[in-house]
Order: sequence, then C-alpha cells, then structure tokens
Amino acid sequence: MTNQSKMKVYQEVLNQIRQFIEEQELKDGDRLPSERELSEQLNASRASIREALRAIELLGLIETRHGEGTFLRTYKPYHSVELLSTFVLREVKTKGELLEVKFLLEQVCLNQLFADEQWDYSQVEDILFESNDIHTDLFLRLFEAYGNRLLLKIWHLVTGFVETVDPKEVNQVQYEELLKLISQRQYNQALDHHASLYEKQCS
Amino acid sequence: MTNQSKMKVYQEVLNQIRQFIEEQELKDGDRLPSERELSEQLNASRASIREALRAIELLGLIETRHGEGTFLRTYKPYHSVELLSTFVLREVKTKGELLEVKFLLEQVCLNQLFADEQWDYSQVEDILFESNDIHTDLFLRLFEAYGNRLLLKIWHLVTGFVETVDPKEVNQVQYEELLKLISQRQYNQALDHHASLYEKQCS
DNA sequence: ATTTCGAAAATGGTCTGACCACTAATCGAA
DNA sequence: TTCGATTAGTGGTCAGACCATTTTCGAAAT
Repeated sequence: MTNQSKMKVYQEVLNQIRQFIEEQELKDGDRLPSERELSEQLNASRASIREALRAIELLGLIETRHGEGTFLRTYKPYHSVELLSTFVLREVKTKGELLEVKFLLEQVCLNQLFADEQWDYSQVEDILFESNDIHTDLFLRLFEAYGNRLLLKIWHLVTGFVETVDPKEVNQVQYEELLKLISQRQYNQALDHHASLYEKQCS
Repeated sequence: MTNQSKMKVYQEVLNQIRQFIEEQELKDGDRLPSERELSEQLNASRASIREALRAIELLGLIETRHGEGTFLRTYKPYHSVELLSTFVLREVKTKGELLEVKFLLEQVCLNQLFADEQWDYSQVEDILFESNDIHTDLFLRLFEAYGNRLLLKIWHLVTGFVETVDPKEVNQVQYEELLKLISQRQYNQALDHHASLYEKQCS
C-alpha cells in the first residue's frame, strides 16, 4: 500500500475498493476483482484484502460466493443482517424501538401517498393475495409507488432487522380490510387501521 | 471452530465474541482478550479472528489500539457513514431524494413530540444559539428528546450522507422563528415552517 | 458436428509462522 | 526512591501453503 498516513492497510483497501467501484460504475450483481488480483493491484497482502472485504460484507454491501468471486450485493434481507443485528441490538435493545421505527416509516409512506392526488392505487391492488408475507410485499409496493428509493432502502433494512427478532404472525383478513379502506380513500381510517396492526406489539 | 454448519469461521467467531461479551458482561471501554488468546480459545487462526474483529471495528463497536489491545466502545453510527454513503449513493441518484428523507424523518420526530402532552420543551430551548450548526444540533436534541435511539441513528446517518453532497447554509433567524413557534405550541405553523426550510432545496 | 465428462484453472476459505511497530510492565542502576 | 533501558505483550502486515467449490475447456464418445 502507498501507506502514506498511518491509516491501516485495510482502511486504505476499503477506500481503493470504493473508488474502483465508482470509477468502473459497477452495479449490483457485478463482480469485483478476485482477492488475489486486488492483492496485486493494491499492493497489499491477501490477508489485508480479506479483512477489508469481510468488513464490507458484514455491512451487507458485497456478497462472496465460494469458487465464484465477490459481487456487489443485490439487497437481500436477513443474510448477514442477522449477525449485524445481534451486535447493534446490544445498543438498540428494545424490540419496541425497532418496531416503532418500522411503523413510523410505513406511516410516512402512507401519508405521502394519500396526500398525492395523482397516486394510482391500482398499482397495489392486484396480485397481492398470493403472497406469503402480505405485510412486507404490500409495503414494498407502497414504498415503490412513492418512489423514494432511499426511504425504501431504509425501510427494507429495518424490516430485515425486525425479522431477526420478531417472528411475525400476519392476519390476512386485516390486510384485506386495510386495502379496502385505501381503495375507498378512507385514508384516516386506513392510518388508524395500520396503527392498530402495531399496537399489540409495540408495548 | 466447531464448524458444524457451513457458516464461515469468521461468522462463528463473531457469534462467539458476542456471546463472550454477554457472558462476561463487558461494558464500554473494557478490553477484549488479545487476538492470540481468542485464537486459542476459539480454536481458529489469528487471521480469522482478525477478519471478525475488523468487521466489528468497521461497524464501530470496538476500537483497536496498537500495542494495547481491543476495546469495546460506545457505538458510533457515524463511523462507517462515509463508506456506507458512497455505496448507498450509488442508488440514490438525486440529492432531492436524500433531502426528502431527512425532511420526512425530522417531520416524524416533530409530529411525535407535538403529540406528546408530557414533552418538556425546555430541554431544547437553552444553550442552542452557540452552535455552529443550528439545524443539526436542534434536531439532535429533538430526536434525543423523543427517545427512539434507532430513529436518531438513522437520521444521523442520513444527515451524514447529506453533508457529503450538500454544503448547507443555515439562516439563524429562521431557526429562532421555528423555536418560537414550538415554544408557543403553534405546532401546525411550526411544521409548515420546518417544511419551508426545505422547499427551496428539494426541487 | 455435437454432446458428455473429467482434468485443470480460478477463486474463496483457512491456517501457519514469521517479522515489524507500538505500548506497558519490569527490573536494574543511579 | 527515581529514572531509564530492557523486555514481554499486543496489534499490523506479510508470504506461502493447502483445501473446497465453481467454472472452464478440451478430449473422447456419440
């Protein structure tokens, strides 16, 4: 490494990798150079390269496949998120906080959609009742409909965390009701109904 | 390692370390066993131990001091912000998206506080006008007052992102106005005022 | 010419042992 | 007792080896 400062090698590697990704405009699913290639190109030992890669992996930014390579990761909930959560939960202890944030994010999404006259509810209406996880799939669509990808990403992340600590039990009927309220544009009642879905758990 | 499943060694090590921390009831500032000790105790190579430690370090959960050891430290969400941002921003193309999320999070915080009859505004009122970054410090306090640490962390994360792309210019006077509205419990106007702070930029 | 299958190459996963750099504890001399 | 140098302990880094898995590719069979 051109270890100019006293920064650790693996930190430098981290920066180099980030830079590489930006320059090459790599996207999710694209493959990174092999560990041995990176080792040569960045002039660092393979051990240091791996330390950097393991760190980014735990953050959920890359995915490594034995015998294949290292790939920028398409987001998959509960992969390494589980490990992450066991540590972070040391701080954010209460399950309630997690659920509350998830709830609030969803509420924001609903509020924003309801405030939009142009919103086409039909995007959500169809198919939905073949899902194994109605809640997640429903809000996945709602967040997509709203269109803010960062908000979606944050919600997705939080949802991933929640699933590691909270085996949920969904009641299909309640979501039929929620959808009905939305389709009838009874937005206030829909918001109340959404809140009621969380009331039991958040305490 | 008792590598029963196909889980990677460094992930097992991660779990073991977490378990160790819980069992020993280690607190912030306490020292972890040395890498060589962990290597023996967990029956894994030092390289694998280090991969695990580097990962937790990047998360900001531990701190390593050359020649001294590895220590637990208070979780600092900003630690990996810079790295994370460059990855997340790959997908978040528009600055507007970023600002919108920041705004929405703050709005949620205000709404929740305003809805709380018990909320003691005086926690926020004081000192504030000596700050270099009024907006950040104000909402830092507001989020702290609300008390959901996860929400605070997310907001902090997003705020960190924003600062990497948006050199802000704050107008002190506007925040005096905002605080006045809050202290007078003119909540709707306060919300409008908060929104107006973003209107120019979000487009 | 096409298909099939196995060897070889590429890649990640892990370990060992070495050496350096820094820190703190130790011990001996003033 | 005090001060300073030695020493032991610890993280930082490296080189090289071997294994497990996946892909590649060419030779053999069809």
